Amino acid sequence: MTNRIDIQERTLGTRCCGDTLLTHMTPAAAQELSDDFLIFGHPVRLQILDMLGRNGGQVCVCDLEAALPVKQPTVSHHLRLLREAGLIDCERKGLWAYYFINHAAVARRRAAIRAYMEPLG
Amino acid sequence: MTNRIDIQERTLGTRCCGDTLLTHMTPAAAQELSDDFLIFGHPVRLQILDMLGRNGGQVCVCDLEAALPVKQPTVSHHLRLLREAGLIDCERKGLWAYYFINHAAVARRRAAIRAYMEPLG
DNA sequence: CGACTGTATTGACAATCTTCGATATAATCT
DNA sequence: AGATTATATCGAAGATTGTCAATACAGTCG
Repeated sequence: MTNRIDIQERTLGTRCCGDTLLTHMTPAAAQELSDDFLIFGHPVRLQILDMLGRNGGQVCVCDLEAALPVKQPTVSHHLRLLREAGLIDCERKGLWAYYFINHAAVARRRAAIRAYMEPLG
Repeated sequence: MTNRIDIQERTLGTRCCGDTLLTHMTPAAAQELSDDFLIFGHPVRLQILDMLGRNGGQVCVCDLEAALPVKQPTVSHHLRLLREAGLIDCERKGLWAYYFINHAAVARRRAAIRAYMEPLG
C-alpha cells in the first residue's frame, strides 16, 4: 500500500495508483483463466460433471439425456465442449459411449481457480 | 458404485445407472452455481478484481481504464455486473468513484466453487 | 442384407453478451 | 454562470452461445 497519493490532495487528471500496482495480470493470462471459469459456466455442464463424478466411468449419453432438461444433440454438444477443454474423456464400447472425468485436468483447473480467488477473499 | 448393471450384459434400451445415482444436483442449484462461475468468466472482470485486490479500496474508474484494453463505458459496464453480483462495492468521493472488493461475498463464491470442484478432481 | 439403436454432426434460429460512440449526470474549478 | 472532468447510461451493432430438428454415422441384431 505504498506508491499512493492521498485522496484528499488529488488533483484532476492524475492517477491515484502507480502503474506497476495496477498491471499484475497480463491480458493473455486473464484470457486463459477466464476460459477455465467459462467451461463451468453452464448448468448442464455442471450437472454432467457432477453425474460423471458420482458414477466413475460408466455413464453413457442416453443416461445423461434422461436426467438432463435438454435433448440429445445438446447433451452431445456440451460433452464435446467438456472433452475439448480436456475435462472429460470417453471410451466407446459397442453402441455406447461411456464418459468419465479426467481428474488430473480438473485438479489443474481447480488449482488455477483457487490460486486466483484466494487472495481476493 | 452399487446399483450398477454390468456393461457386458447390457441390452438395448436399458440404462446402466439407477435414476437416483444420476440426479444429485437440481437444475436450480446448477443454475445458481453456474452464475457464480460466469461472473468470473471474462478477462476484463478478472483483471478488475485482481487490481482491486492489490490496491484495497482506492482504485477509481479512470485508473482501471488506463490499465485495461477496453474503453471507459465498457469498464463501467463490467463494474456494474460485478457490483450487481455483489462482488464489489464503491464509494464516491467528489468526482471519483472508488471501487473495492466485497471480501465476504468473494469468499462465499469461493467456498461454493470449491465445494463443487473438490469431489471432481 | 435391411431394420434398428446410440451417438455425433450439421445447419438454422433465438437469445445473450460484449463493445463503444453518443449522451447524460454530477461535481469541481475559474 | 460556463467550462471542464469523472463516471454512468443508452442504444445499436457485432460476436458468441445455446438449442434442437434433421441427418449422418457406426455398431448390433434378425
